[in-house]
Amino acid sequence: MSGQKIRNMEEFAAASGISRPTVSKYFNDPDSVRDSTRVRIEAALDQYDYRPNIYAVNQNRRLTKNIGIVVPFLSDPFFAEIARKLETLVIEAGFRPVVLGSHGGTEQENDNLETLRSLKPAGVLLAPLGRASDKSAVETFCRHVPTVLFDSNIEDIGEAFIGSDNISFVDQTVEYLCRTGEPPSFFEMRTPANPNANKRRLAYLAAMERAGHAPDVISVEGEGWGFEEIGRRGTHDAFDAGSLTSRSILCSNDRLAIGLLAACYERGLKVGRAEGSDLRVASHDDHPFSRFTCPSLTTAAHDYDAVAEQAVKTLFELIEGGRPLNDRKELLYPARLVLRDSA
Amino acid sequence: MSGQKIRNMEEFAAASGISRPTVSKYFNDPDSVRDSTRVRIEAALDQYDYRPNIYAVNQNRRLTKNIGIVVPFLSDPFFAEIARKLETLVIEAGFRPVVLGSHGGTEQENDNLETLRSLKPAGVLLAPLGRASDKSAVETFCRHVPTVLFDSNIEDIGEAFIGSDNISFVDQTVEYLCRTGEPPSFFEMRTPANPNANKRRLAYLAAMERAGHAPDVISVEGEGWGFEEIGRRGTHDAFDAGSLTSRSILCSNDRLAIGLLAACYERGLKVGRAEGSDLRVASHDDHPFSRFTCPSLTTAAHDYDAVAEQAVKTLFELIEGGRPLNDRKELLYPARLVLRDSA
DNA sequence: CAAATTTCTTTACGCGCGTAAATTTCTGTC
DNA sequence: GACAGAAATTTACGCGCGTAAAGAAATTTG
Repeated sequence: MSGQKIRNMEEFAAASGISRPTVSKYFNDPDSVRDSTRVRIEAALDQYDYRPNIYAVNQNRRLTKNIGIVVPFLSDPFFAEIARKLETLVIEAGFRPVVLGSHGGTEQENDNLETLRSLKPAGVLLAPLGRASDKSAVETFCRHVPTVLFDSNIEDIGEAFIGSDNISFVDQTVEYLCRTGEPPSFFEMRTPANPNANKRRLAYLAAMERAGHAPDVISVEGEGWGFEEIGRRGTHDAFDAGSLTSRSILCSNDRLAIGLLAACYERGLKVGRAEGSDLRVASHDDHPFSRFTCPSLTTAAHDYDAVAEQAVKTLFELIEGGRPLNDRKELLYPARLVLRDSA
Repeated sequence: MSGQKIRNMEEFAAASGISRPTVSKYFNDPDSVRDSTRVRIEAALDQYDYRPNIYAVNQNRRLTKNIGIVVPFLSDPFFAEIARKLETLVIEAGFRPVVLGSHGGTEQENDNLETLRSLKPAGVLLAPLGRASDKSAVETFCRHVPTVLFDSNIEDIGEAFIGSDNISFVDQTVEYLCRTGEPPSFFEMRTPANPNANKRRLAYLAAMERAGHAPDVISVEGEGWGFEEIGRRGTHDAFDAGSLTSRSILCSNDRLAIGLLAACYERGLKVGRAEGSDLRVASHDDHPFSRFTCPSLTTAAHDYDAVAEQAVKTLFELIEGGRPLNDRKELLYPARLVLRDSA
């Protein structure tokens, strides 16, 4: 890093003794220039630390190197974690990730999509809000920008959906709970924000029927994304109302379970599979905090890595193909049962 | 939203019957044009939903409307939450936030700063990694971009620092614990990533001395940002080694405390202030999950809002002033003690 | 109503780079 | 050493917008 200030590619080209168009070629693909020229450019490059003005670059490209990553809630460690994985993969592919969180709000999700459109991204990885999504806004967006949905599906929107197989999640937890004790009740929000929740309830009902057990669904009230508090409050209410009598509970997701465990603790109930416990609790998602609950939470883990990798791979196929897929792809990955102390 | 496609400001100006330079003025400041013209432009605006190409706009502005927001770890709900608050404030001020997480890595932090420089932001709100920060890289960055540090301070770097007053945090928790029971031992990481941790230890020592109690610091091993596991592991180790005998524990931060509570639960120890408890635990930060631990965690809460608002306010003063502050500002906000069940 | 002032229009240039076309120079091969 | 093909250079234009200057039009002032 020395020498005088370089203001633009013109000056940098002059300083490195190469013509500007060739330097431009180099920045678009270092392998597209002769070895000897690449060496000269790179020598100049660390003498005068210059980098192309990204605004000028993107103005002249039809499609930029930006990849949008949108998740419903960045404060949820689950989404923060998958966003991080996607980010890493996108960078490895030589693109620039732009991570946006919708904070659980329809308006914010629409704003994010609009922001992305103005960034002219090469493609977008979108985990939609679900029920709260403005479907027509999302659909319009997807018609203009190659988009792969992940985590939560919206029928026929986007070029593909990559997610987890909710049936596999529930089948494994239900099978495990039935095999090792009392058949579970299902604990969920009555009006879940996320479409996966509905699939999980249906999968629970089906699994219980197959096993010849009577299902029991406990639906608690509550709106929004404060799942832990909804689960905690709902648990107390259900106990008070006498609707929670089962000694085996399967939660729709870990964040509800965290609230449920807190409520049980507050009521002096002992949760676990050990002798002398009052009830067992299992759940789904393998939330980053679920190993630190008291007791640690038995749950079904997403195949984070597979979902992230497949979503990115699908998107880049889409981008390179240059045209929509002939038929919308839906790929679901099975869960991995994680046995801990709660069940 | 109808009419034909508008490709650029030229076409939009023609469609609205206004000259392009005037339209340009409008977009830079709607109040800078006559009322009657503004009405005509806005009428055209929702007829042909056009918006200026942000790349072309930013190419010609010396400083863009971008504000960088960098936090050490986006997967930590604490940072996700404060980033969200900052984001909101920045949008309200008419700027575009660009949120980046450093994932706990020096290299990623440097990458983020470099990314930001290429975005030519009007200013940056930076919560540095702390001990792991590449100080000279951060300093160089701050010389080129108006930067306000928050959460964790690096001496003399950046135009200002807005954070929490660690002494106030520890003073309140120590005072409370001493007043209501046994004086606490202090539980921390031996090599904390964050400079606040050191300040808290010093504050603990000072507070104990003032109160005439013998301090007792339990430092656990562990590197990185997996604080919960470090706390859990460290707690077991400390019990096994017989170095944890106190019935009153003050954790450096909530994430460590979450791990400590998990370990206590695993050992069958009852934590709380209620009769018959084995020990009391308090902590600092009021992490979003700390009300759902078992038992819920007594802690000292950051004044999130004040820190966020002050950081943004300071940055905009800096930007509008157009020049560095004559003396570096350091503003610290006191904690608010949050009493829950753990102590 | 004329003068003063504000606002708008017209014209024109520049930002930094992508990219195409034509030409020149370089590379490797027989 | 001549030659084909690859790679680099020269030249030139365009992207969409900011912005400056000068004049025309609209508005406000007295």
